[in-house]
Amino acid sequence: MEEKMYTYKYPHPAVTTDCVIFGFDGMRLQVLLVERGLEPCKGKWAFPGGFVKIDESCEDGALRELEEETGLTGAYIEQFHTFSAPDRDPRERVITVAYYALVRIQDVKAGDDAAKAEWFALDDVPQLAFDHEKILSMALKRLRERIHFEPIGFELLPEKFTIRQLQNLYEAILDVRFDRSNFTKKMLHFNILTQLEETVWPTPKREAKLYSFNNESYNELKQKGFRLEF
Amino acid sequence: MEEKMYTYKYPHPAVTTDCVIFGFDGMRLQVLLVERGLEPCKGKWAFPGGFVKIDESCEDGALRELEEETGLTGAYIEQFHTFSAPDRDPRERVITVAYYALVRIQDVKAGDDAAKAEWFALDDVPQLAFDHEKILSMALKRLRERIHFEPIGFELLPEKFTIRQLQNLYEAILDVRFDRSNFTKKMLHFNILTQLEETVWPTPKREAKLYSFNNESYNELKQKGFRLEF
DNA sequence: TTATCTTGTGTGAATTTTACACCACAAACA
DNA sequence: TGTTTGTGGTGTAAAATTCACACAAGATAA
Repeated sequence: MEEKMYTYKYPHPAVTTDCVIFGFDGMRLQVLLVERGLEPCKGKWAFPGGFVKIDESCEDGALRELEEETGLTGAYIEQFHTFSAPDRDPRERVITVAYYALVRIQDVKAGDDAAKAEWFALDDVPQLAFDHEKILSMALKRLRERIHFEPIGFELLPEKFTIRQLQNLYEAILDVRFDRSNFTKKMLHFNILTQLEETVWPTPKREAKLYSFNNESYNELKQKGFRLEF
Repeated sequence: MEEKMYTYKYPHPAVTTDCVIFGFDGMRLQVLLVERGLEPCKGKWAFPGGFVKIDESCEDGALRELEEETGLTGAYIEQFHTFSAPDRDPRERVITVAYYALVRIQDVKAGDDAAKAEWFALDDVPQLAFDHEKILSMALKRLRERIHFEPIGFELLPEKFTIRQLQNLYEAILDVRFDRSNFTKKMLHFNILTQLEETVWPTPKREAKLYSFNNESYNELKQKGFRLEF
């Protein structure tokens, strides 16, 4: 490591990004955590993250961290809050710009990274490092708000999915229960799903129709000033 | 100015806050801008803002800037986005955490600050400095989203207001038109307004009932898992 | 076969939204 | 003084949507 130093007239905080990576296993919403190998908070779990390079935007930094951790490029991420309590990191003043990512669990390559990474269902999240509990709860809050206006849920499902899976996802995110029939009608009414062929997916009691998200139809609707309102 | 310098092993960006201050004049949504007296972007208008001190949170910094500019303490502010393009400030790498504030125009003391400050209606906003156009459009987007879930509009109105003023405000923020009768019914149905006595307010054609926002009722409703859905 | 679980579809009642209509009142005007 | 005009308050009926079920069919397991 070179010994070059950077000097400023006024104190500057360090800036990091942290990325709450959401996945969906078919029934429950999950987050990807890494176990900290160094002090402080050694042994506790935390969201992947790291310092923002001086010539990259925070978004690029978050995407870089996401790729390092999951192998995914160009995933869906969204900035949701910046955490800046002066004492949130004991080492030095660190401000973190937090993003959440929506990924398909099955696309994430197993943790061949040095750091031990693991998926946790929301109910089973262990104690987290720093202020990451606060980060998680804010991420959830924002995800729940956002899903009312944009069809972000599809980022979490495989290309082809059944209406039931979609309903499970909405129920998991919003922590509510919908009537099966009414959910189907409402969803199909938006006309943003393309019906495909059929197959027996997760619990093969009876064949279920498969659908895919129709981005073109959605953009048309959005053009006309449309609101999802789920 | 002392000659003390601060050194770090890695380059650190500077961190500022910018505050989009919204007000409402009874008909149109306004923003408070200050004219830049120094290069870069000298002569252009910008949102009030400044560097975050090393021992204060960004929110505290934004509140401090807000008070310096308007004299208001403890106003309603909300963080909405952090802007971090590497070249957004030509001087050095500056990351800005942006807030919007909702204030009552009539409570803002005239610009006795050194900087020239002025209210602009949204349609009349001049060319802005740096990436502040982007900041404004993001602020608006977020304000419009937020107003569907929380009764933030009341922060912009005087203590006592008529239903019509409230409707004007919603129409100004969302840029839509509501039916007068239906708007009234819907609003009263939420039971978060307290009816007061009467008076002739802005255009005294006929006496209009005055209302105030009832925070207690609102908190009760929120407790029961209620959604505003406007 | 029968019981059970699941998907797909239908239906009617309850509720909400929407688009108007009507009247009252006060100021402006001829 | 009588008429017009703009605003506030209330009512109402049709349309649309939500909500709570019902029921049939396919598939599996005992």
